[in-house]
Amino acid sequence: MKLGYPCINRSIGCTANSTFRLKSYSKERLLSTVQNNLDCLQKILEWNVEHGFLFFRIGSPLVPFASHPICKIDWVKHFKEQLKSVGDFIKKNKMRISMHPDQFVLINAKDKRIVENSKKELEYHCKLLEAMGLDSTAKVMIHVGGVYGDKEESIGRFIRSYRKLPAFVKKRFVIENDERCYDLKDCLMLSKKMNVPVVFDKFHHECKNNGESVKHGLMLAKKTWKRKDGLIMVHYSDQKKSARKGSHSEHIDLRQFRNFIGQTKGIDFDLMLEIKDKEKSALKAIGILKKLKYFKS
DNA sequence: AGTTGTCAAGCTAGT
DNA sequence: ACTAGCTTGACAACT
Repeated sequence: MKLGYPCINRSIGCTANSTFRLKSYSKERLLSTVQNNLDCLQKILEWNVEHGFLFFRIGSPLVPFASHPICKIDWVKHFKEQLKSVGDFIKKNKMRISMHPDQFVLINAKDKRIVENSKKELEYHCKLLEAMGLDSTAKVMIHVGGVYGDKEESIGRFIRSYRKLPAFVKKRFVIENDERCYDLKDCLMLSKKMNVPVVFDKFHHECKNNGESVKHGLMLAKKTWKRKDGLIMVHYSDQKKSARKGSHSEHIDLRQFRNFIGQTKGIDFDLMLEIKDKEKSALKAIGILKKLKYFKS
């Protein structure tokens, strides 16, 4: 198991998600922002290695406006050396990387422009991982998308749209069960038709399922990951107390975390802790896993 | 220096 | 009808 947290580390004093307003776009602004983001990403990765976190999600704004028509710069070429150097650090330390484009990426949208923008955004994410020299175990995950009042039709659009994606996107493309529209069962069905792996989100599964236990759900999803895809990625969070259903908890609940680890004993997976306080909870979780001999102390 | 409204992009369910 | 929630955080214009 590799353990990680998404996008942000608040103990370092820099962010790899720095961006700016579209209005203030300039070539110089873009280059200096990306430079800053890459420098900080390297620092976060170093901190992660020191603290035993070998799984990390890189935030989408690493290259702001990368998929927007305003961006004419060949950033892959411009940051070639540095991207490769970050990638080499990741490989040297046997780290696992994922990315998760945001809610605007909907390849099953009815509006063709939304699909086209989504495709561009997916291409940006994959180009970035490619430029770092990472293999097909570095994944880019999205939810299936909207229902638009007709789930069958929307699923059909999803499959047709996926088939048109370029190969370098397909090789990293992964779907994740969400808490409202497309649950594990839907994702497994799509996985069978499209031959894509399924991220198992434990919290979303608790919100919406078809009676499968967490352990059984995880094992079903695990089968969708082939050798080239690497170990299954699992997302972990809990329900925030006295908040509406689906909102992620602020801090990790150690009793529930121990319970989850107990339930899934004997199954190997890479675990992403989607807790709002990020590395703070991740440190608590790794403490528990060290005691249980999942990791060396 | 600290506070507050706003930001490229969309959808769903809860209130 | 409205808006929180989703990886919401971080920028930028205002006190």
